[in-house]
Amino acid sequence: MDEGMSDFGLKLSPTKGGPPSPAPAPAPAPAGAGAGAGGAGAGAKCGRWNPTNEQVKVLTDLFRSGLRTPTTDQIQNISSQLSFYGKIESKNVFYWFQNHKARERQKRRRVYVENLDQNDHHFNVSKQQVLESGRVIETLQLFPVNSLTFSDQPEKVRAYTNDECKENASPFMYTCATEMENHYQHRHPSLDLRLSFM
Amino acid sequence: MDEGMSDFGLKLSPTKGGPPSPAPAPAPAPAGAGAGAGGAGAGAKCGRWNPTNEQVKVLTDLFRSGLRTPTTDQIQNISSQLSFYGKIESKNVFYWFQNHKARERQKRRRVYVENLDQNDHHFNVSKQQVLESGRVIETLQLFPVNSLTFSDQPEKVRAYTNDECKENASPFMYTCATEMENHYQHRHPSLDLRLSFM
DNA sequence: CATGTATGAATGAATG
DNA sequence: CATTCATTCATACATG
Repeated sequence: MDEGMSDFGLKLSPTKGGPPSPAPAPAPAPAGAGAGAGGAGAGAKCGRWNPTNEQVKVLTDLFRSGLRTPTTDQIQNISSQLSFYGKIESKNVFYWFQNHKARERQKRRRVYVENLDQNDHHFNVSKQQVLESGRVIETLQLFPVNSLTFSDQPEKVRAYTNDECKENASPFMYTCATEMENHYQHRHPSLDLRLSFM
Repeated sequence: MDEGMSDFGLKLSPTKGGPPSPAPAPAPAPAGAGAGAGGAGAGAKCGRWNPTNEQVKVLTDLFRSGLRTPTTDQIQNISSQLSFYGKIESKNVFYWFQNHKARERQKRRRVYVENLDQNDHHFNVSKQQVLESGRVIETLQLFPVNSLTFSDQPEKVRAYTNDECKENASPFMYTCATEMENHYQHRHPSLDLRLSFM
């Protein structure tokens, strides 16, 4: 199903395989919201929320004021108010805060690591560990030098056999079901939901 | 996080030290060519389950069929079957349903309110009440209902019983609210943040 | 017109 | 079940 909150037909094909042709249908006219919205040149294209300057300002102010993760009702409120400046949905507000917070944190982390990098050139191992901050995982990145199927795959059927993925080293050794096969002998690519529903 | 997942090896803070199970450790090349061919979506990197289209389809179908909270057995079954299309673990299935359900719900809520917004312009009071659904607080937020002038209007305030402020219970909102009443000299298309803050 | 950057959107994975 | 974090995908926009 069109999971997520995409109201528009922005169907994203997770794997650019085959002829997906997203064909983003000329989305339902979004009720010309863009009209004169942001004074600052804002090509109001539809398909993805394009915040007005005023909207951004307000959001930023709120953020600066300390609001980081608004509750649902706060989101509603903000959204309502911001709708005054142009088209906006609550999910936009939601995402905005989500992203803003995350990126700020990310940036901070980056800077931190970079500092470390300057000082700890030689110990670039600990960098990762620091990144994990407490989890202290062993990075161990033996990369397979990926010289193989880097080109492309006719299909996307992900069968990455050789990763350094920990366990489960047997992707295909095991065809499908166990007991279900008794009842139905389906062909491979179609597994039966009715049973798994059980 | 209770009985349901015990079978998947989903430990809750196992030992605070070594995640025995999935052990994320994506640890992508620190700087390397992250971009790379990734563009086509579906980075083949592992560390996090990246469902196949087929897998998603099946899961979605199951969901549509009414399955919302599969039991452990069901999860096992589904996982087994889906493993045909690619690497997958039970916990992935578990999480998938968890997320899918939650997000659909969230979306629903938002859309609902959004619709209310459209229809109940005139009664912008009841919107909040609906949002609270059960707590029925009096919001009383007289707002310009996107029609007239942008000039500042009598800032009306509401009496919002913010009884469930979590971490957001920062002193900001307080100060903001008070402060603004004193000097409301927003010359701009001012919408009141302090209000929307709550 | 290609490449890089900022950011909206989505979703897997947790945690309480 | 809700809420949050992290990571990634996709797109708008700027630059050369």
